[in-house]
Amino acid sequence: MSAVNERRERERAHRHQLIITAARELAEAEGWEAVTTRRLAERVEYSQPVLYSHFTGKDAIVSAVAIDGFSELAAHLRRARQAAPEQGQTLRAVCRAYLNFAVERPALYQAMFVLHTDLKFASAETPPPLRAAFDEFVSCFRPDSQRRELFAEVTWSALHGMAVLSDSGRILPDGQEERLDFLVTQIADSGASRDD
Amino acid sequence: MSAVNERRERERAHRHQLIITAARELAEAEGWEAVTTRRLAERVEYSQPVLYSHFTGKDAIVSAVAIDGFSELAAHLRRARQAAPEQGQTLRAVCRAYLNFAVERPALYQAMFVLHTDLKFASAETPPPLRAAFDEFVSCFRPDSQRRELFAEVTWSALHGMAVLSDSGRILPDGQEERLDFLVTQIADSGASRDD
DNA sequence: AAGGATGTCTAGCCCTGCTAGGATTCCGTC
DNA sequence: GACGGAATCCTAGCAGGGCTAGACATCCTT
Repeated sequence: MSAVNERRERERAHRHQLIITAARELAEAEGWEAVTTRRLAERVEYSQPVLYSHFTGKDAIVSAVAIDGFSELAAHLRRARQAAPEQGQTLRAVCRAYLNFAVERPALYQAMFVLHTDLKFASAETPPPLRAAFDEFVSCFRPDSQRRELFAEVTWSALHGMAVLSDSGRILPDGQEERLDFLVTQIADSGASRDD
Repeated sequence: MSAVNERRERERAHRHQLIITAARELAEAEGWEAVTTRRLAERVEYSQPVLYSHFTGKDAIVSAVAIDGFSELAAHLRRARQAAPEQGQTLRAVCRAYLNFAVERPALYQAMFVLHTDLKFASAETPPPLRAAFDEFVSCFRPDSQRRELFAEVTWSALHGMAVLSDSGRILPDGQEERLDFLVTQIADSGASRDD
């Protein structure tokens, strides 16, 4: 491959990421319903069909944003877990970090967990960042427990329910801290690694 | 008001309900993305603008379907609660009934909890059926506990998370029974009225 | 029977995601 | 340096979405 082609490849990859970040910024600024292919094309200063030379469709763009989000979420949770104040508080710290993430980046969270994407989750084709984020929950529980994954799934489900019901106004956002406290207390009773 | 007007009023109310059930049936048969105003109008054998003489827009139609769903859910949960096999198993019975409802009527469930509607939830304008469904969860906990509502919110959130993550393929549907079992066990530890 | 109000439909607006085909630009070769 | 070919990009347009204005018809009232 010639040097010219390599440059083109670089530019193409750069534009690829440009589209993703533009979609994300637009969504975070005005919500996903404002993210249309026309507005997105205008934003990256190309015509519409260019988008389709990078992605198979709009869903694929949302999926790309979501994957970026999974990486950030995994890092966010890991940071919270490692900075947990005392032993036995890691589960609470990770859960709180999760809810914070959902509140502070609602559009990103929607791309990851609400909007329709063509991502494979619990399978072999699961994107690594997605698995990494989930594993942060898993590692909050005793390593010797064979039901760690189950615990993590339920914890994650509860947090997701709280996040999405709160975001859509179906429960009041005020009580989140209390709900979090109750959830963690109940879950931790049998399962959390409070003694590692 | 003349008898003629009364007849018209009746016919109008009948057509109103006809639209709602048509929307619901279409959604349950082919999913909400197949429910367009054109197809809906064709289904009720009227032209499009007729829909807008009954509802302010498509969102309002979805909301109407959702309200019907809340009534059914409330009745469904009540039935499960009253038919609970033994004392102390009511919470488990109600939770299982909730998940069953979500699995068996996925389109209805989406209208109630996922799609955008203009319904007010935790407020004074909350539709009574909605409040009734929520109260079924509340009444699973000790009447003397002042945190019953909190318990109910967290339980509901967890179930909703499980339902929606499972429906969208983000967790495997197989483990639902195990997750339910774990959730109920943890929640019941402090809060469920196992001795009433 | 004429007038008026009510109800309904046809036609169309502007939006969406997406694509075909022509025009342009740029690279490698002679 | 000029040309042929290929890669790239844009203009224009399609089908279908939610929604609405205005014409048409229908029916009750006077």
